[in-house]
Parts: sequence; C-alpha cells; structure tokens
Amino acid sequence: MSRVTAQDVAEEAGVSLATVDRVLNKRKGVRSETIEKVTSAMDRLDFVRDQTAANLARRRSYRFTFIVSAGETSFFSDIQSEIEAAKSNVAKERVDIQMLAVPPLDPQAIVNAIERLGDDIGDGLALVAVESQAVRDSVNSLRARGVRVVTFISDIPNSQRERFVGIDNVAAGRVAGSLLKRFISAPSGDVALVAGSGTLRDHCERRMGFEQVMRTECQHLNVLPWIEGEEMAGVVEEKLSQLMADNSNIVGLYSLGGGTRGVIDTINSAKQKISVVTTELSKHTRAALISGTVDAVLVQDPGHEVRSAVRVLRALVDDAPINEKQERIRIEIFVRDNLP
Amino acid sequence: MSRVTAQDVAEEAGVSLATVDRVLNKRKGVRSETIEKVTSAMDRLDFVRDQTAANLARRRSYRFTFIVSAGETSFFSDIQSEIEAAKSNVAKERVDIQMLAVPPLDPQAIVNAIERLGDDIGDGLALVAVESQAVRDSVNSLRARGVRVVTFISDIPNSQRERFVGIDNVAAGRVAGSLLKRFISAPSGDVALVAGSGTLRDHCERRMGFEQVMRTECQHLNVLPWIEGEEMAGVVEEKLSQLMADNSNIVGLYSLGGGTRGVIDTINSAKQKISVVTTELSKHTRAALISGTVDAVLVQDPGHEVRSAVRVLRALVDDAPINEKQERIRIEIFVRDNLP
DNA sequence: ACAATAATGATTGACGTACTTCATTAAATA
DNA sequence: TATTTAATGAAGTACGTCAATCATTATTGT
Repeated sequence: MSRVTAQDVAEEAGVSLATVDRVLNKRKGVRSETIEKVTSAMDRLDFVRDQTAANLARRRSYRFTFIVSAGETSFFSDIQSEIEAAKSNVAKERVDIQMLAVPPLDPQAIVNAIERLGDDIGDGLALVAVESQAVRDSVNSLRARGVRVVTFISDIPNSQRERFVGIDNVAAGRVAGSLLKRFISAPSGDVALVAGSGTLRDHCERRMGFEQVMRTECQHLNVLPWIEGEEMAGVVEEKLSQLMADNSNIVGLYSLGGGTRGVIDTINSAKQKISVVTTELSKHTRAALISGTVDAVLVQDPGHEVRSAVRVLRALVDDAPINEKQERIRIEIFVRDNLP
Repeated sequence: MSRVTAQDVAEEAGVSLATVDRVLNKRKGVRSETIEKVTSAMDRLDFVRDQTAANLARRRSYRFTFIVSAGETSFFSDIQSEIEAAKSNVAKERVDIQMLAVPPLDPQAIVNAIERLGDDIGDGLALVAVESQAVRDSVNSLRARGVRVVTFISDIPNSQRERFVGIDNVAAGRVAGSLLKRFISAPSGDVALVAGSGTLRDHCERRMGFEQVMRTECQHLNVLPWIEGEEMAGVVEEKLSQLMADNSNIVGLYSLGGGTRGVIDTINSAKQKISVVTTELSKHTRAALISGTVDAVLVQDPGHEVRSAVRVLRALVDDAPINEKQERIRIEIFVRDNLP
C-alpha cells in the first residue's frame, strides 16, 4: 500500500505540492532548509515516489541499441534470440530495443554501425566490444553525446563505457583449471588447450586464468601449446587430431572458445580417457555431457546477460542505483545432472 | 516508442475508445465480430498496452506475504535479508511485501500464522512449506479465497499451490554425486553422507539423487548410513567424528543440509584426504573452499529465489504469462575460483 | 526603505488507461 | 410494428506525478 502521495508529503511538511515536486526532481529555487523540511517529511511518512506514475507523466520512453556479433556460434544466436525475447517483454514498460548484428572480430564494422545509426541509437548502447582504438574512440564520443554505453560479454576496459555486463573471464579460466585438476586422476600427463583466436580478449583472459592454476597447483600436469581453432569446428578437429596423434599422454582438455563440436568429435573417436571442460551450452555440448565425453561445461547465461544489460542501461538513464548483486553475471558450471 | 495508444486502435478499428477498452479488459457486451475488428487493429498497429498507465489507473497495488523458517542457518538469514532488500526495491512499483518468520519444522506454526493473518495476507503468499496435511489444507483454503500461493524453497506437491519456486533437489543430489565421482581418485572407499533431518523433504530428495548416482555409477564406492545432524554444527561434529573413527577408509563426503560448519571442523582435524561437497555459501564454506577443505559447494541463490517469487506472484495476480526461462532456479556450483 | 531577486504557492493540463454513467443505435423478440 | 434487449458511443473522473505558468511572499543588496 504505497498510498502516501506527494500531496501527503506537502501537507506534512507544510509546503505546497509544487515545492515537493521541486525537491523531488531536484529543481533549483528551493531553500536548503525547505528541502530539509520536505525530505524529513518524506522520511516520516515513508514516502516512495510512484515510479510508474512518474514515467507516465514524464512520457519517458527508453530506446536502447544492442550491437552484437553475427558469429555463427550457437552462443551468439542464443544472445540474439534472448534480445528478441527481451524486446517484447519490456515493450510494455516503454522500453524499445533494436538489435544490430555485425560481422565478428571486425572493429571497423562496429564503428561504421555506430556511425550509421546516428541519433537513432537512442538513449543507450550495449556493445559486444572488440579491442581496438577505433571502437574505443567511438564509444567515447557516444558518451560525450550523452548516450549511456555498456559493454556486453566482451569488454574494452580503457574506454569510457560505464559498465561491463559479462563474466570475469580470468576467473572462468581458473575454474576450468581447478575442475580439471580434480577431475584428472592420473599422476601425470599432458593437458590440451583449445581456443578460438588470440585476438579475442575473453579467450586470452580465460587462458591466463587457466594457466595460473595449472602452473601453481598442477606441477604434475603439462599444458601443451594452445590450438587456435578460429571458432570453426573443422579447423579444431584437424588440429586437435594432429596434437593427439603427437602426444599419447593427454589426460585433460580445456576448450575455452568456439568450435567445441570439433573437440567433441575428436575426443569421441579417441581411445584415451580424457577429462574435458568446455564452454557454451549447445545441443552438442549437452549431448556430450550426457554421454560422458565432456565432464563439465562453463557457461554464461545469455538470457541473464541481456536482461541485465537492459536493467543497467535503464538505471543509468534514470540515474538510479544498480542492484549489484542482481547484476553480477555468474560463471555457471554445468555437469550432466544440473543441465537446465 | 510505444506511442500507439488505445485511442489509435479505436480509430484504426473504427470503433470508440470505450469499445476498445471493453475488449482490452474482456468485459462483456461486445459482439465477437467487433472484438475481431479491434484485435486485428491492435495487431496491425503493434499495440501494447502501457502496463504502467494501466496499473496507475487501476490503482492496483500488490500485497504479498512471505512466510519463512526462522532457522538459525545462514541460508535462512540470507533469505530474510533478501526479502528485506526486495521489499524496498519493489515498493516503488506499488508492491508491498511483509515477511513472517516462523519456527522451523513446525507445521502448526505455519497454519497458525496463516490463520492469524487473515485477509491481511494480501494478494499472494510465498511459503517455505513443510510436509503436513494441515499446511496443505491451509494452502488449499487460501487458494479457495483467491489468494495466490507459491511454495518457496521447499515444496508441497500435492497441494493447490500454483507453483514451486526453488531448485530440483533430486538433481542437486545427483550433481553432488557426479562431482564426487570425479573428484575421488581412490580406486575404492567409503562415502559419508551428512543431512539435517529426515523429515525435511528437500534433504530426502537430495539424498535420493545422490544415492541414485552412487549406486548406478560408483560401484567402487560405498555410501555409509547417513548422519542426521539436526542442522546443528555441534551434533554434526560429534556424530561425524565418531563415524570417521569407525571408518578409516572415508574418501568422500556430501553434506546436504545445515550444520556444515561441523563438517568443516571435523574434516580439518582429520588426516585423510577427503573430497567434500557441501551446500550453502556461508563465510565458513567460503573459507573452506579457499583453503581446499571443501571441493565444491552446491547453492541455490536466495536473491534470485526471492525476486523470482515476487515476479511469479505478480504475474499470477495479473494473469500474465510467466517467463519460464527467467524463473528457473538453477543449481549453482561453486568452487574456489568462481566464488561471487 | 525600496527595488531587485529568490523562494514558494496555486492552478492547470498533460500522460495512457480504467471504469462508470447515460445516451443512442442496432438487433432480437413478441 | 412495437417493445425489449444487446451493443456501442460519448463524455467524464480518476490514478500520482511532471512540468509549466503566473501570482504572491520572503529575502537580499543598496
């Protein structure tokens, strides 16, 4: 029963509704002692302004743009469908979302997209960033124009983006390491590392975390030079088969990027017992978890990430506080038995 | 830009605003062909009714009650503080939440609380249920009165509660089993099982899941009779010490309920290398994860659960669809490196 | 003390929907 | 055809806040 209205506050404070409104919306022209009278009245009455009525009166509508990679990995198609889902879910709350898919790994494509959008970009942008000065400049100039910007999934730390919505990739790598450490029962052996590309920030960070753990805690395990699979299953399969032919003592594998299908196919046709940790929940990794080919899958929940990005952008536009707990994107671990 | 209003729909359909309103709110007295005209106009214009304006006009305010266990476990104090947090977060959206803590494991306490609340219970109830016919009857009579009821954390399947907000506890037990299976490198040995009480449904279910995995996949491991720790660290410590004195070959342990501190203390003073999986994220389990005493912790996120319960109750009151994906409570696995 | 300025009050019309009342028109029944 | 009944329109008030205007009252500086 939030039935305490601004009118009630006005009466309690002994001022007019207009003054309460001035205080509420931080307009100038109110003496500080009057402000005090009003705020203390608000406290006494437990006044909480009705956000829905405020939005209605303000006729505020939010317009956000998502720029995402058009990569053919299932992760990005999940992201896209989650954005679509969010779009219709928040429409009733006056939030309008548009999505742009750009070629992956191409900074210029991002810059061009932002350029082309112009003011149509709206009040805020969620961007799957690529490390590049051009992108950084582009983000900074958006911020200068008053557009709120969050990076999404992949960050550009040194830009003026106001927040990063995504997981801690170094930690993800460490998780993979400490899981493999426990999964591998052999007293010694080699561990293979399969990535997408060295140019992807998140991949590098995961590798870093993984090697941290391996080096400090798993002296009995030897991490082989990583394979760059270019996010393509075929490439992964070819290179990994070669690696396994050369090393007969592989006891563990961490696949930290795309092309996981290639990993699964290769492992399936191998004889050795290899403990495997991969990324992304697709039908392939699901099946591999169930069959036992893969032991664990580390995931970031696309749905949560999209919803979080929208909430954060909205809070930024409203200058409202952000619920840190709710917005922390977790590194989720899936094994066969907690598959959603 | 959800700028299409009911007025626009009226014009497009060639009817009056009043008729659009009748259709929108499913009031009687509209010919079916007129309804058709209106709905097709809504489709054409992509009309989405402004929920905020609707709520304002309806002066709908939601009042929900949470009845939770007053148990002294950190999990329930987390739940309580999350409810408090949610309370202030949703107040601005005209949602009023009250919380009642009742003695744990006491069906009559729940029934009495519901009785005493009467109509003050509001539009909906989220209840940490206890298996009991009295509670079931109480829930059913609330439903008959039109109060929406969800069970929370612990379910009563055979009641008329409309939903259960919580994790799949059988699956949680299976996860624990399949993790321990991988963590234990010894070729054979005993596995200890520590629970709170056999009268708690969630504990029984976890045990069930755990034993499923152990029996079908871990013939080399022998699950010892479970210890009932009554959710008290002291009791757990005493009984577990005894068990470990009697069995020198314990290689794994699953603690599926309260009193985890007792488990940690006991294991710390043991010599054997034991793989340990526990529940709940408290300062004790955190420390134990970091020190390596505990290998993994299985968690349900109290914040997510509370927020989900509120969203679900609101959707039920509004007869709105529920976003299943968002409301699925996950079994989270924490190891040292993905601690939040 | 007087003008100039700052602070406050009073009033009003949005915003988009809900809901009611009363009048009007169309369809169904006698 | 007259009469009842059902369907629709027209108009207005309300919800709680925003935002603007204009009038009024305090508070300054000179």
